[in-house]
Amino acid sequence: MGLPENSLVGLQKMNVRGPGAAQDRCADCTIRHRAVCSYSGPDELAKLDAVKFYRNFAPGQEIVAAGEETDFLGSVVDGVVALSKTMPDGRRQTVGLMFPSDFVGRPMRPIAPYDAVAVSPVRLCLFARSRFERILRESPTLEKRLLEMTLDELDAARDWMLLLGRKTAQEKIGTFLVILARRAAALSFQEPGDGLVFDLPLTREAIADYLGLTIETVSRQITGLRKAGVIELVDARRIAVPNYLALLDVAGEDADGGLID
Amino acid sequence: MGLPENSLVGLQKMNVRGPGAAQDRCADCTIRHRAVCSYSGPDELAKLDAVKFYRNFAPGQEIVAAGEETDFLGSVVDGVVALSKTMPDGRRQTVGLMFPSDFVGRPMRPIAPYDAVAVSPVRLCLFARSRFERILRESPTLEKRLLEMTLDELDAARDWMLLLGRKTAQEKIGTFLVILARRAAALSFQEPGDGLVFDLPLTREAIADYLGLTIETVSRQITGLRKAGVIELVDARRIAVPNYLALLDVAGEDADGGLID
DNA sequence: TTGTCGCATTGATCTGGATCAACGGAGGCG
DNA sequence: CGCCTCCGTTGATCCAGATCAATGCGACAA
Repeated sequence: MGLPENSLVGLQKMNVRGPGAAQDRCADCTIRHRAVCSYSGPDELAKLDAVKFYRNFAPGQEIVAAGEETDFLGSVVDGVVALSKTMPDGRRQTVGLMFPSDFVGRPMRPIAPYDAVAVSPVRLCLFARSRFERILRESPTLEKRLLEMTLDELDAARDWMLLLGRKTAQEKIGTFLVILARRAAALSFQEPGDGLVFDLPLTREAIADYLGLTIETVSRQITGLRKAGVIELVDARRIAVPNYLALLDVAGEDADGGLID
Repeated sequence: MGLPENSLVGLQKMNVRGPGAAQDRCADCTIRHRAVCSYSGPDELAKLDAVKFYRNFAPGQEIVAAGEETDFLGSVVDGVVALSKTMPDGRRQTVGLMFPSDFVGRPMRPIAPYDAVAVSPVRLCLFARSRFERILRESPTLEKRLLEMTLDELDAARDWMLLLGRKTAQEKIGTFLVILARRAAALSFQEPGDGLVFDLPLTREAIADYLGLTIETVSRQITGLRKAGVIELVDARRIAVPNYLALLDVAGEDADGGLID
């Protein structure tokens, strides 16, 4: 089975390019210093470079389905991937959002435990499972980095458990926006603060699935924060933060946790 | 700081024994084949054996507090440890239950991200952080096993996110009981089925914290399942399962996820 | 232009689980 | 013994967020 080569969901435009597109050399890679390969020296990187390949996915496109055997794993280079679990009656919970440099796929277990869906145009840097696992077996550096990333993911998942189990709808939205604000600030090498503007890479439905809410509640809470002056809506998918401290306050917690860092 | 030697919580009786008690040799250890050391050969095991030590905790006793620096990490030998996060206003979410053979403590990060509390009499097999991390650096087998265990924990955490975000109170209780039933069955080397009896190692409050509910709701739902004939209460802390399929059904999902395996 | 489709907002109503409150039983201890 | 404390159960009420329903609003195709 592996990755669906042409299983487009809905009617989205195809933007899948074959391997051999743009930045093909690991040395030039935008996620080189944060991805699973970030500890790898020249030799190991050469090995990875030789067997890696890229694949692109359109928004809404399924990358893998839960229960399916996956022959590939690798890093998010661009875009956002949502990992979700679905119950037989259709209730869905997103259990992780994967951003550039995050690792997608479960080493040592070929059956995917959850769906992976591109929520924005996504580019993945992939390895055949068997090859990756062989390199992993021989490479302590790669394994060390993977362990580190997995531990960080576990911490993030547990932070999210607190959010899902105990936070109010308003706190959920607040926490989510703080995480996006931090990420946006980090990408432009600054501290998060007033005046920050960032994109909402998800639909209201995807946000609801991530926060354990309904679309209506998401919409109402965002409107509520706007009316309270905590955020401004440039448009439905773009948020400005005139008062970052107020937003932090809405998120609850003091230090506050959230995606890796 | 490290582990609190004598910070008893409440008025529980002390049952802490010093190092050097009962089964001290790794070769005789009850969790030898499932713990973090299960892949270790004789040499490595000897190294671990030389530096390990045991510590016991009474029910309710705090093992580490969130935000505290921990100088020790290791395996649960006996009993159950709850990992929890608490918000400033007191809302609490348990993010993991650690059973015998589970690994407690975060390698490569000395500050504990959550509280660890003994919920039943607990015995830990511990290593000084610095020593453990040095052995880890030199030992691919140990690291490999730790990666495997961490990936399993991550899967379990994500299953729990679905429970917290989307399941009803009844489904939450059902899922929790199924997990305990499976664990009890596995310990007696049989398939879970009708007639199974097992202990509830947690108070109603600890269950509520784990499931994202209140004590009252936990109590009502358990009563509900009893009245529906799905379970029987031998006493408040002991459950019999006359109809395992009905219990599975209450848990929702088909395959159903739950603690490691 | 008009129709349609997907996404988002807003309103009205309902309800599962929280909250507030009382009570019962099992130890432990003076 | 009687008292107290911890734990669990049960009842009455409340409310945050789900559900049901309608409307708005681009983007895109015919």
